[in-house]
Amino acid sequence: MPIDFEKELNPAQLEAVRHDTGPLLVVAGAGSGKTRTIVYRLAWLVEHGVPAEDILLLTFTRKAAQEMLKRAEEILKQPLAGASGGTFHSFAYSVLRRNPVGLGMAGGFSLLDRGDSEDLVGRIKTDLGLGKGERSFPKKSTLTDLITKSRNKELAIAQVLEQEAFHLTPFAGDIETLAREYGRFKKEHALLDYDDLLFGLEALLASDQALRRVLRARHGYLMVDEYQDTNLVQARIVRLLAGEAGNVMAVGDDAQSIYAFRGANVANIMNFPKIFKDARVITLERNYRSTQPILDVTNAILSGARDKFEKRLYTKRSGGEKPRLVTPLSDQSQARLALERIIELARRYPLHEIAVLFRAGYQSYPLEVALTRLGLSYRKYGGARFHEAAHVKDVLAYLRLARNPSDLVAWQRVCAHVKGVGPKTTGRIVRAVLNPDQDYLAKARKKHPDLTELLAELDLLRRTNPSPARAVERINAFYAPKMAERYPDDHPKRQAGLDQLAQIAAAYSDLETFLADLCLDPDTQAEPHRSDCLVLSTVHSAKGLEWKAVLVIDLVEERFPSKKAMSRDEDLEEERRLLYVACTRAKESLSLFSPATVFSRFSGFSETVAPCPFLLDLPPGSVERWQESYAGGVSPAGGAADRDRDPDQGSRPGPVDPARLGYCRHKIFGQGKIVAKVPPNKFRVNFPGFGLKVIVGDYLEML
DNA sequence: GGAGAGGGCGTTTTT
DNA sequence: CGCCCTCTCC
Repeated sequence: MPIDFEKELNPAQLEAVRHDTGPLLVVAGAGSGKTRTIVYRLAWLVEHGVPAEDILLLTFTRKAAQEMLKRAEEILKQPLAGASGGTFHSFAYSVLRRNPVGLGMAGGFSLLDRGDSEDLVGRIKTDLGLGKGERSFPKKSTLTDLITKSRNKELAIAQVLEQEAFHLTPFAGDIETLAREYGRFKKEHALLDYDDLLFGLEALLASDQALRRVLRARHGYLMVDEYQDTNLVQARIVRLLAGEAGNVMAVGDDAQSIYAFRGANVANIMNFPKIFKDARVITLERNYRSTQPILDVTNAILSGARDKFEKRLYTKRSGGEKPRLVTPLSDQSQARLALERIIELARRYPLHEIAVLFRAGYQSYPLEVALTRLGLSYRKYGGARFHEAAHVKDVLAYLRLARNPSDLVAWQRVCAHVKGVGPKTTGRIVRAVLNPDQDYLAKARKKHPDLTELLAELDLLRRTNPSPARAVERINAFYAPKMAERYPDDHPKRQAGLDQLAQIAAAYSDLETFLADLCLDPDTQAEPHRSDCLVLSTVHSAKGLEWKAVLVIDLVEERFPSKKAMSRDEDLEEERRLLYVACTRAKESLSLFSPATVFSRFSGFSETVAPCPFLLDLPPGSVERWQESYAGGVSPAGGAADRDRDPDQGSRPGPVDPARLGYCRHKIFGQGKIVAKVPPNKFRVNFPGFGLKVIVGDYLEML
């Protein structure tokens, strides 16, 4: 039975899905059925005779690509064998791995994740003697940040400093030297960081005409999701892959651009029609996800934006509860109130339809403690990653050396566990290993007995070439005593992590893919998939997802927006879009938490904080305001305090149970929610867009 | 050149 | 608190 595209899609979606060939840009507002459009487009192509293997779908996470391909298979009721999907980085990796010669790394290469890059930058910084005795010289994480920013934005270090860290401009020369040395070092030791994958692919495509032809023929139908978050080199890669024919469909939403910090350039989506001549542009504005009260709030957040966006989402999902804005007394009580709200919501929704979102990974800790105490299971996305834990990285370093003997970053890690050997000696050992100098090695082995054991272990690994699972097991056994010594307090817990690593490895047949996946796929996580549990996530990791109920916590200055974004206008605007992304994840219920005080670990005290500035843009009636009183309960703002001061409740609007009073309609203000009864005959009503009004009951139609 | 002790200091987001 | 840099002693 053929798919009834007309029935399943609205006219704009249908137009995008039925698009023939040539460039197409779909500007898709939040919740406008973007994923659906891509999925049906995949199905349409296959149903109209396009071989699945001609399709390449580039998305922001690998999970997103897999999900879309899977859904297309479901509606097609046939496997989409051969279609490729993944991130720019994973695609780049797979091309480069098959063409290492063009890269100048014929012997293979290792990937550096963020932590590896930082380690290397730190190493070079020390070796060059930069910042010695200079207190204000940036540390390795800042340096790595600046270097990758300069590459992603394609600006000189000095320019990046001028724009984002003016106080560091005196060090521009030193940082440039460092960046150059970092680049040289990676080349010499066959190491690629995230940026190298993209630039390497671009260089390869640009220089190798034959390869370009092969790839264009292989991936005749190119689709790129989240186009607003591509950077300059990614846009050029798209152009190189799409070629003259420009058979590419780009999908994105300028209002959801939240990766400028990593070089994403909104101009890419704006310029798409210029780069690809005669591109068709289709805009999806009808929202299918959220109820109108939620959209009222998200539109309000966006309406305060410095650069106004022309889209305005609308929905036919009328009704629904008004979003709540809760003001807990502190971040500690925020955890408690959020938990109470979650429990309340859990009566209406399955747990996996509820998500708590936040700006940074650490912000969920108090809530995690509370959840654990209650025995409520949750899954956390974003923040510290499993494979970034030191002990996991240690084990992976041994494996990396089995593939790439010149991987000095890995050598540094493994040698750190050889007693008496530090950075300098490691360097000498590695040189002796690569340009065999058995005399030196013999001397070193005599001096450091652990070294013999290490080299033997690595040799064994190289010689026997075991399966990833077997290799992890072997290394675990080798590493376990070192770990116990280094982490006396919690090594059992770490051991459990390594056992999980072995589990993950079991799914792979070759070591190289296993290592690359850990680096390239944030979802290669250890946690067994639990089906019904609450979701905790950073807003960035929540991109593209949706839940029935969403809670956003820590909506206060210096947390959301983050402290670092408070000083620059551009950064602040990105935080606004970030809040927009957070709120547009909600389908039916949205709760915003803005604690009055937060605990500062630095001072050891709770400090008063200002609410997130974007909340000030909300029209008074668009949210239901709840405040925690000193007595501990929450009640509609104003209510509890008034009552406590004035025992004579009859003459003023007391706190009421909003559910009991319900909704009403007014001729001019439209539908509103009754917040309080004002005796003798008036009501206090929240009208979306108009705010709080006191109206005589005769003028209201009760709903 | 390495290991371990002591003081200063600052919390983003991700491939 | 935890990282990172510096200082001291082996």
